[in-house]
Amino acid sequence: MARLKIEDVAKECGLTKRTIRYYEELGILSPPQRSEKGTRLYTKEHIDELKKIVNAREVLGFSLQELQQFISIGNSLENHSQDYKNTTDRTERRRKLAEIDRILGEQLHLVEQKIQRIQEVKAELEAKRKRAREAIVNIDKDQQK
Amino acid sequence: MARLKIEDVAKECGLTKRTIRYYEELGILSPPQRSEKGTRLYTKEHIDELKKIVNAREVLGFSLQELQQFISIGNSLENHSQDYKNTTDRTERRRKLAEIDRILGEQLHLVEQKIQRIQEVKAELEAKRKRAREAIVNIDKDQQK
DNA sequence: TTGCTCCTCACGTCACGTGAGGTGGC
DNA sequence: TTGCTCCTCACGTCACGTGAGGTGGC
Repeated sequence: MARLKIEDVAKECGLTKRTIRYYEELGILSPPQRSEKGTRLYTKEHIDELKKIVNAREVLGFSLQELQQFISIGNSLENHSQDYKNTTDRTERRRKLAEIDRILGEQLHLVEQKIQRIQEVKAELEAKRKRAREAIVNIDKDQQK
Repeated sequence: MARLKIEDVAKECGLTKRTIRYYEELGILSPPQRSEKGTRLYTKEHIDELKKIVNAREVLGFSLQELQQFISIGNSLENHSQDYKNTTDRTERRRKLAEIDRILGEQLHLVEQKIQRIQEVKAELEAKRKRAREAIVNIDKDQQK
């Protein structure tokens, strides 16, 4: 398994090194292993994790606090086939899953609203471009006279 | 023309009063008229202006500095049929319009990328919900035995 | 050694949030 | 008067940016 340094991760994810350390400090990104001298050594999994974080933050506009919640929901789904399955009784598991389903529904609603709004912005930009291009055509026509 | 107070505008646009005053301070929102005692009196146009600002900020993720540029582009298009038409010569106007066209193209590209990414997030959320629902169904099946 | 990256403080900045303290109309 | 909103400072906060100052491998 290739051990990646913080600079590699920063480039891959389009973040600064400061931001990556900061996310670790806040507990949003899992802490990587360290070399003897303290250098952080990342894996591919860290990159995948970070890309999801960035996507959720930029696209959904979540604060970093909200992101922590968002991520822990994803994790509890991933882990549901492990010890979680044994330690929790059925009714408790069902209740938790129903809660997760509800939150996911909320988030999907939020995402759909975002898509709606971004389509509006796109339409406006296209209308502006159309006007700009028409204005250019008119100038060129005048020129020909 | 109805004169709106800052609280009305805040509710309509989903912003705080502080934010509205701050945008005015930065020159992003045109300053409204004032009553004798200094109270800000807004019009419907201010609300439209603010809604566009909020949409562009939240959807495009622009900084407030970038927003100022973004807005001035919109305005120079609106104004192109007024004194602008007389004071500037044809080649200069053509050059400006071509520049506006280029920037709009960039922004459209940015918006399309955003749409791409938000669709990815949506797909991931739907996949998670599917897994959560399957897990619930399985629990209910076990219960029946 | 020089050049490069790594680390941990720690102060600065941007976009507001949040009182403080005072005024004015119903 | 009481309750409400308005105003202007001005300090606080969140999410980093940006050096400072020191260490370590090629």
